Amino acid sequence: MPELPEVEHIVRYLRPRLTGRRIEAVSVAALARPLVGRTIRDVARRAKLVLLPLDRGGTLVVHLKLTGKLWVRPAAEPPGRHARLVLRLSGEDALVLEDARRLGWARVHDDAALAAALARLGPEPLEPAFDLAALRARLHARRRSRLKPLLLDPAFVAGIGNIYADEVLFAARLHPLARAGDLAPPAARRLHAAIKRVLGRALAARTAEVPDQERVGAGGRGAARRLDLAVFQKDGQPCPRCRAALVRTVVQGRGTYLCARCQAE
DNA sequence: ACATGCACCTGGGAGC
DNA sequence: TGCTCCCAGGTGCATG
Repeated sequence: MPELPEVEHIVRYLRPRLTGRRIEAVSVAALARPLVGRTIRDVARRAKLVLLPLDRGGTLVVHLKLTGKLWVRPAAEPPGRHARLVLRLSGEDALVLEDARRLGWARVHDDAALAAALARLGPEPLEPAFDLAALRARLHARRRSRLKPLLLDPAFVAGIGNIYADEVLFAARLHPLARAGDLAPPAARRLHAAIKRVLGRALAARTAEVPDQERVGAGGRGAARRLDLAVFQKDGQPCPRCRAALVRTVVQGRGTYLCARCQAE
């Protein structure tokens, strides 16, 4: 499920529910020792990572990968079929990590390990520091790369995944296989504006949702039914811009959706 | 540098 | 209903 807008939404949902809570018990033995008795100081996000800094140092880091979900549920409620980690909290609640595909993870990092992990990540695309000049500098450094693999590279820019990479490229009218170094200034400007606009609008759309609604749309071809997407998993449907049929192709092994007319190579 | 393929895992939907 | 096949919103690594 989650790319930057979804993870940010989860973080905003969790923050008031977890801040100041003490961890009373942990379902996974390896995490019990560093977590039990600690208090969650805050809930933050970097790239697609959920960060729960703890009192007395250290941070619980969660990556939801493809299918992970984080919920605060009543501690008395039996955990769902895919629950992988349950933190029982002060106040009769539990933080539950569900992950059908088991690719997600939760680890406790000390401050040095956390800093090292975060240092490998590219810039936050919605931060003001990620301006046109910053993008152009990064495009130049990776000028032989194709655009979609670049957008998917966590070291190039943080938080963009397969859905929003396609949505960004459609909005910018750029072909997924175009070379970064071949972008004329107007194309680079379109790419920059599209990153900001697509992610910003997606975040606003998530914010308007009740968190439980995410359960309904998660998994499978669920994304295809999402009304806020222009091209992703909409092959065969008319392009919202020119009405030509959208097509599916494969780039870097990932399903890739585009309008071959609007996004000419 | 960059592309490609695979690895990690499991499940859901489509088609028969 | 039940099978098989295909696909899956992430990332790191190994190889050419």
